[in-house]
Amino acid sequence: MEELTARQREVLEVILAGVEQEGRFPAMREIAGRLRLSSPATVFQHLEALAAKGFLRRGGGRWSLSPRSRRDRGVPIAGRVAAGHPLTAFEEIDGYLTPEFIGARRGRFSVRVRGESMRDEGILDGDYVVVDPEAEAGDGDLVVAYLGPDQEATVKRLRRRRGGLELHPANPEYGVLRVPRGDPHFRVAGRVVGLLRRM
Amino acid sequence: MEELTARQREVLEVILAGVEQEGRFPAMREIAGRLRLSSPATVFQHLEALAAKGFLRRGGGRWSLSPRSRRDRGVPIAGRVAAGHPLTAFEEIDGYLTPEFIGARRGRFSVRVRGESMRDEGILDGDYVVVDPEAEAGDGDLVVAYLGPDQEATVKRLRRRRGGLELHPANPEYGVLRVPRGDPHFRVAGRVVGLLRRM
DNA sequence: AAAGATACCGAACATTTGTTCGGTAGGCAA
DNA sequence: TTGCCTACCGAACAAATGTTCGGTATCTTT
Repeated sequence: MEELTARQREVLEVILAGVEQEGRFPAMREIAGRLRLSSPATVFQHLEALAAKGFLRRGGGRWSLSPRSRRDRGVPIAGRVAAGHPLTAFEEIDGYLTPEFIGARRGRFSVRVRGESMRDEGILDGDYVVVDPEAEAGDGDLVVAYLGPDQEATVKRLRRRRGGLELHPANPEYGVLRVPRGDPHFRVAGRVVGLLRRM
Repeated sequence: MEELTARQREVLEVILAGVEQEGRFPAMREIAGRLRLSSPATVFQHLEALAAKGFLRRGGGRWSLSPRSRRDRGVPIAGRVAAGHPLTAFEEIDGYLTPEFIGARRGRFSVRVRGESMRDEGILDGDYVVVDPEAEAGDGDLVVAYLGPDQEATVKRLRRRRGGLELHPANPEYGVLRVPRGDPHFRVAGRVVGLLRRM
């Protein structure tokens, strides 16, 4: 399909930023302001061009994004970074950091890790772990479990033992938690399938 | 924070559907139509309630989503997970894990970590780190650097020292790398702003 | 040199928008 | 019973919106 001009891409960029950050389609005079244009008519022409090329849709005096202008590619993952500037060629890209790559699926959720009990497995205080509640949690799996009457969430490694379960930390300063079979306050939320950290 | 009534949630649902599928904030009469309401004034009241509870924002006669109501196909972050099934209501969600959450933006990229040299800071072999090439890398910052004639990428902590720079690992089994001032093969790719691990 | 895009302007206009007002009705707690 | 909250209505209005029109300037292509 047809390509966009540099200016048209700028206009689309402003629109996408508005939708992604504010959750609304910017008004023409708003777009004009951002691009230092003084007439909404100029923006109107750009929108018409973008619609003609399939990036926007028009319906009853209102504009909306078409599926093709939605960007879900995320950030490129550098495969082999050779000399010079990285990421100038497609061959050097292994993929993209997308929500799917992070582990976004229906039914999953995430919990913020508290404490240093899993430090030796590289899970630190403040990290976010992605939990799959539908994944079968077997012996040796990393899980999020709810403990005690307060249903406090904790991340530990699960061990199946005679008479019940054990939750193993990865830090010698913490002890193993033993859960007797049939403990009404114990519940495994799911298996940990990913981890995110902001720095 | 305050809870939503059943009807208010329905209104928010219609708005979110509009933003996600069409990329625009639905007009009040549009929302009214979807919910079989005959007056925009009714919708207006709902929007005011949603704004008062922090789910929407109002600015100069226009409505937009607030960060807390955004769900852009990421992983929901469980705020307080009580007994029963988690994450059935908006109130229990603190936000969403997205690529942006760990710093993924335009101009940034990510690199897969090789080796165990940063193990004691919770960065393991196979992790992905997000790199900001434009961020100033100062003393003590975690950086990705390219070393030697092969321009091998490495993650280390940067230290400015007399006569040059040092790259410090976080693992006693590895040694400090000293980079003389003016080394033609040395280049800092950027500062590490986030981390992702798949398990 | 002419033709055709692209990019922009300012003014004007009809429509749509958000917003206000007064009023009805049901549920629930004091 | 009296309040208070939520939910809804229809009419009306000022403001913001999309849109049209005529016109200029700068490119590149024919």
